[in-house]
Parts: sequence; structure tokens; C-alpha cells
Amino acid sequence: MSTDANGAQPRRTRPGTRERSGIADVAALAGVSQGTVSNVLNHPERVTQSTRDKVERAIEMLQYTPHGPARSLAVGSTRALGLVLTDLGNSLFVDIARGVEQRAAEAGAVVLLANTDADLEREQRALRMLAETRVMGTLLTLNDTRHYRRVVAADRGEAPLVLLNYAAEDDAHCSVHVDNVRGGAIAAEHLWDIGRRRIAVIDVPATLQPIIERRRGFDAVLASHQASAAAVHAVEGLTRAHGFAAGLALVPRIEAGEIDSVFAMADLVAAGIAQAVRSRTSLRIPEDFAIVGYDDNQASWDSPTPLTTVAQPGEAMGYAGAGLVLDELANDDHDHSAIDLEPSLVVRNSTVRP
Amino acid sequence: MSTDANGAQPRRTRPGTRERSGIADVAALAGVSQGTVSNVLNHPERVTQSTRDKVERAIEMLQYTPHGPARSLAVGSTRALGLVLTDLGNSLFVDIARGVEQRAAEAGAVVLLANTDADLEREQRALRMLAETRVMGTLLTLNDTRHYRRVVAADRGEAPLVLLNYAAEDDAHCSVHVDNVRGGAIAAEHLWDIGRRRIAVIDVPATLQPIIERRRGFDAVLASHQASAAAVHAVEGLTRAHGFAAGLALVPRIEAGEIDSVFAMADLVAAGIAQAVRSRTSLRIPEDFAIVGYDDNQASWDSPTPLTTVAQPGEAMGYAGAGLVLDELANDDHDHSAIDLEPSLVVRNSTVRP
DNA sequence: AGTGACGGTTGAAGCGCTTCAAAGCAGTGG
DNA sequence: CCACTGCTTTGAAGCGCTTCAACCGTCACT
Repeated sequence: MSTDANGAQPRRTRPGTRERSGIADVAALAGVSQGTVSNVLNHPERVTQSTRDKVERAIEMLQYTPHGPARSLAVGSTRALGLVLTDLGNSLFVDIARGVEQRAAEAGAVVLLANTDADLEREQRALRMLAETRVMGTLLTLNDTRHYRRVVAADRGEAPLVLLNYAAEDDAHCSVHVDNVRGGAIAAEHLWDIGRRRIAVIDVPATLQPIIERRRGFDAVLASHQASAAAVHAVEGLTRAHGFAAGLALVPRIEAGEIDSVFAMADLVAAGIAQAVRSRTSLRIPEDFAIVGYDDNQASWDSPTPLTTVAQPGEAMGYAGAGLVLDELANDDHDHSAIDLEPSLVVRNSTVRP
Repeated sequence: MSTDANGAQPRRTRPGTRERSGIADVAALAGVSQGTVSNVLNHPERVTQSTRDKVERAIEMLQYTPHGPARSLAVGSTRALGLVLTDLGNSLFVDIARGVEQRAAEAGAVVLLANTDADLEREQRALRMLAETRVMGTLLTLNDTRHYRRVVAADRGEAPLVLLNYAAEDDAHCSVHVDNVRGGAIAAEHLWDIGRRRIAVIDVPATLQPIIERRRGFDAVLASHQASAAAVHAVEGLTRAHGFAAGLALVPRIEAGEIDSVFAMADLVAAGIAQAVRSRTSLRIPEDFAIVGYDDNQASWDSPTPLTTVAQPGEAMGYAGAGLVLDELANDDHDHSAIDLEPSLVVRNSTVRP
């Protein structure tokens, strides 16, 4: 392999070729012991100013960069938080990542990120990888109750694990989640407030906790008005295609005047519905048919009619979650808590009075 | 705080309290030496099937999880790639992250992510952190030539560093970047093709490499038609607010018929301009005034008029970049290369024939 | 001058793993 | 029956750092 016949100027050594200097080199150059160098790095207050100066000068000269893994080995822990995300393509999770990253940075920790695309196997792989890395704690976004069971069952409790976007079903873990019941209620209230009375709702696999909760809040509000969903359409998943199919199914009922609006449970689905309605009918959105989505993600915008939607405070969720991990680490008397954040309505152009 | 008065069942041990089993425990239980356990983990082909079975059973029983940092120490390297991103809020960088993550996963590596919000100090801090972690290589997104100088000067070449979204100015590093000259040209061609002849362009700080290039491509196309920008408006930054101000400044010239379109250099700026025009005039977008953005990010959609924009293949960029790092690591005769990706035009509703 | 007390510094013992020379152990051919 | 060969397996030496008991000077006090 080695064809690069070490010519005149070896401008760039292969990794590892150039000897990096270690703490021993620094100690030698500064004329102190290894332990002292370690102290100026980790417990500067234990060291005299003059010694510290000497050592710092040596570090500077040698361009010494501490060896993280060795440090972790010696100390027995890392300064890293694990973050397992369901879908980096969904802006909610990006917001969460920002929040986690920020809180971690404040605590001098780094974030190890893994993306799973909602695949259980990838979730498990990511979790195993994080366990091997010996992260100080892990944040996991979840929405499927089946995944929850598996993942939580596999957790050996060796490091804090906090659930994001999911309300823990027992008190074995901390969790931060957005009040989906409230979110569903907000959507229903909005539709009701603008005078919609024949509201359809999209129903989805019963294993997605957030969806179940949204439905509950939605139904409750309608019930409080002595009403109920004018139609319930089930879909198999939450993609735009599923939404499009649902839209197609809804069209006849819209034309028949049976429904005048829909709560789509997710922006992608909402966008799909809008697309179907627009392409197959001459109905106007929002005048003839109002649509409310959920998540406030890109799909809310990428549409001829920007969607009214329920936004979730993703960044706050991530920030709070990371805080929970740190608290669990710092406090022996930590109690697992479930933080509940409030969703909010974002009114755009897909809803209006009939 | 401590209300959970350590009752009957201590359901959950503090991290570190429960003794994790190490490779020695596994060896003991399986009745082999430590070295053998290590071999079944890292070089299974060196071990007899029967021994392997024994060891695997022991691992299973003990729930043994290898200690990553110790492994890294012993081996002298990690299985992690560093990724330093300019702005997680910009979907381009999220796409990049997805690409990097995917390529890393294929190579069995993990990604260490840091977000800098274009802050030089945070960039440097992130890079130092990654160096300490001894990542196998680093991917860095960059757009400011000043940052480039600093960062590249500080690189000691101990691990591969590849630049993303930036064309390296010498051959000391690999880089992957999208052809911004072409992108600028695409935008200009589109406007010209739909019959716009009085095209304004937004100019920005001369330190942002991509912008400089876009401008060059844009100007070249106009020049090929014996034309040039009908107006050049300079802004200090690429935010929506800057765009709004620019829009305000442009309004009189639009009304005077001096310009009929603008190439905004960035979606946020484009959205700001659109907002200004819409709120201060009765001009119609796109009929009276056409706008082309750049990046195809969220701002392209979050607007009453979805923006026509130039999209960059972020995911491909990340994927290719990670591949470059891995290649540099694997091949002794690696030559630094600069990969050039093609941008593409996404026509939405902000451009139309006059 | 002698005695403590005390902050600063040292030196060596690990942290949990990989590696590699050496040893063990069949199986072969002479 | 012995010398060899080719696999497996062993055991111990690190990897670079932190920690901590022991040690060393100083200084304040008696």
C-alpha cells in the first residue's frame, strides 16, 4: 500500500505517525510529576500559580491534547450524553436536538447523536452503542408504545435514561412530553371556534401514544359541545401518501356536505389531504374545507396553503430532558419526574370561518 | 427533596453502584482467558466454534457490555466521526447530518455532533473537543473564509479533516461542496428564461465564500446575454430581518419599474424581501415581482408564496464527506480531493412570467 | 530549637481492554 | 515413535490518564 515514498516534504503525517505528546512529556518538559500536570488540568486550585504557569507553558509548547478515552477509563465515566432521535427529517426532532445540545454544552458535556427513523432495531443498536460508550445518560425520543415496552425492558438502569416526547407509563424513568391531550383539544377548540361543526378526524395505529392522546383531547372538546367527530378515517401511517389516500376517501363526504373540516393528527397527513382535495375537486381550502395539522414541521409550510397546526416546544423539551439527566446524575435523592409541556396553536391559512 | 424514603425495594441502583461485569468476569465464567474473550469479540475467526459458544453464553448471562473507552485506549483510536455544523436550524445542515450519519453507520462508526451557530469560538471549542475525544476524523461545515483560515491554520493534521459546503483553498484537506457558481447561474438562467430582464441581486459580506461564488455565476449568465444586474443591494447578513430591510429599499425601484425580480442569495433573505414588498405595496408576487431564493430550506415554504429556490444536495454532501474521511483513513495513498455537487432549481410560486 | 499543621507535590497503582510472544495441542509424515 | 506444522489459547505487558497515600517544605507557635 504505502506508495507515498516519503519524498522531500512529508507535509502531512498519517494519523498516529507523528508522535503525539502525552502527559508524561508535558511533565518532563515542565519539570514536574505527571500527577501535577493532571492536577493543573483537573484541579487547578490545588496547584501553585508558578507551577501552573510552568505546566501551562509546557502544554502550549507541546500542543498537548489530553487523551479523552484514557481519561474516561481512569475516571470511570464520560462527559457525553446520548441522544436517540426518531427522525432527523422531522423538524420537531431537530428542535429537540438543539435543546439537548444547548443544555449539554452548558454542563460541559457533548452529545452523541443517533437517528433511528423509527426503526426498533436501529433504536436498540443505538442504545447498545451508547451503553458501550459509557455515556453519562441517554435521551430517547419515542412514540410507539411497543417500542417503549421493549426498550424500557432492556434498560438495565446503569445510567439515567429519559424519555422524550413520551409519557413514561411508570416511574422508572424521567420523561418530558408535550401534553398531547391538550394539543388535540386545542385543535378541536379552534375548529369549533371558527364555526366548524362537522369535523372529521384521522385515526391511526393505536400504538402511537401521542396520537391516542390527541384523539382523546379532541373527542373531549367535541363532547363538551354535545358533539362528536362527523367522521373517523383510519390510516396505516403518518406519511403524506397516507394523507393523500385519506383525502381521496374524504372527498365524497365533503361534497355531500357531511364534513366541513378535518383534524389530521400530523402535518404530513394534513398536507396529503389538502393535496388530494385540491387535485380532485374544486373545493376551496380553507373556505369550503378547513384543515388542522400537528407538529408545525416543514410540511406545514410546503404547501400552497400553509397549514394551521399545533406546534410543540421541541427545543424546550430537549433542554428540559437533558436537565433531567444531569439532575439524576447529580442528586442522589433524584425523583423521577414527568415534565409536561404545553403545545400551542399556530394559525395559518388552512382554517377560516366557513 | 428526598421524599422517596428508600423503602422496601431499591428498584434502581445509582449508576456505578451495581458492579458491571468486565471481560475478566466473562472469562472466568466461561473458563477461558481474557484474551480469548477479547478474541471472540474482535476476531471471532481466531476462535473455535465451541469456545465461542461458551464465551457468548457467558456474555449473555452476565449481560456484559464492553467498555468503549478502555477499548479505545488499548486500540489507540475510536470508531467515531466528528461533525461540526454551522446551524442546525437550517435544513441544509440537517440534511448533511443525515448523510454523514448514514455513511458512518455503514462503516460501523458513530457521529459526534456539535452545533456552532456560525460562531468561531464555538467552532474552535468543538474542534478541540473532538480532538480530545480522538475521533477518527472530522467533518466541518464552513462558509466564512475568515473562519476557514483560522480553523485550517489550527489543524495539526492528526486526523482527517474534511470541509463541507466549502471549497478548500489548497490541497491540504478534502472538501465537498456544491457548485455555487452553477447555482447562481441556475438562478439567473431561470429568471432570464421567464422573461425577466431587470434583475436585482442582493450582495452580502465578502467573506462568505458560497455567496461570492453564487454572485459570480449569476453575473456570468447575465453577461452572456449582454446584460448585468439592474441593481445591487448590499446587506450585512443573511437573516429575514436583513431581507426585510432590503425589500424596503428595493420597493421604490420596483414601483419605478427599474427592477422586476431579485436573486436573494438565501431563502431567509428572500422571504424577508417578499414580506416587505407585500406589506408595503400592492405589487403582486410573482406577477409584478419575481423572487429566487437559495438553499431550499424551511424559509422557502413558510411564506404565503412558496419560494422558487436553488436546492443543494445536503444529504449527498454529508455522505460523500464521510466517505472521504473513511477513505483517507483506509488508504495510505489517499489524495485530497474536492468533490463538487450540483445544485438544482426548485420552481415554486415566487417566479412566473411577467 | 522543636513540634505540629498544612498546602504542594510525588510516584505508583490501577481503570478495562487489546495484543502478541510464547506455550499448548492435536494431527502428519518420516 | 519423534519431529514438525499449523491452530488455539494463554498470560502479561501496556494504552494515557487520574487518584491517593505518602512525602516534603514552610511557617506559626511554643
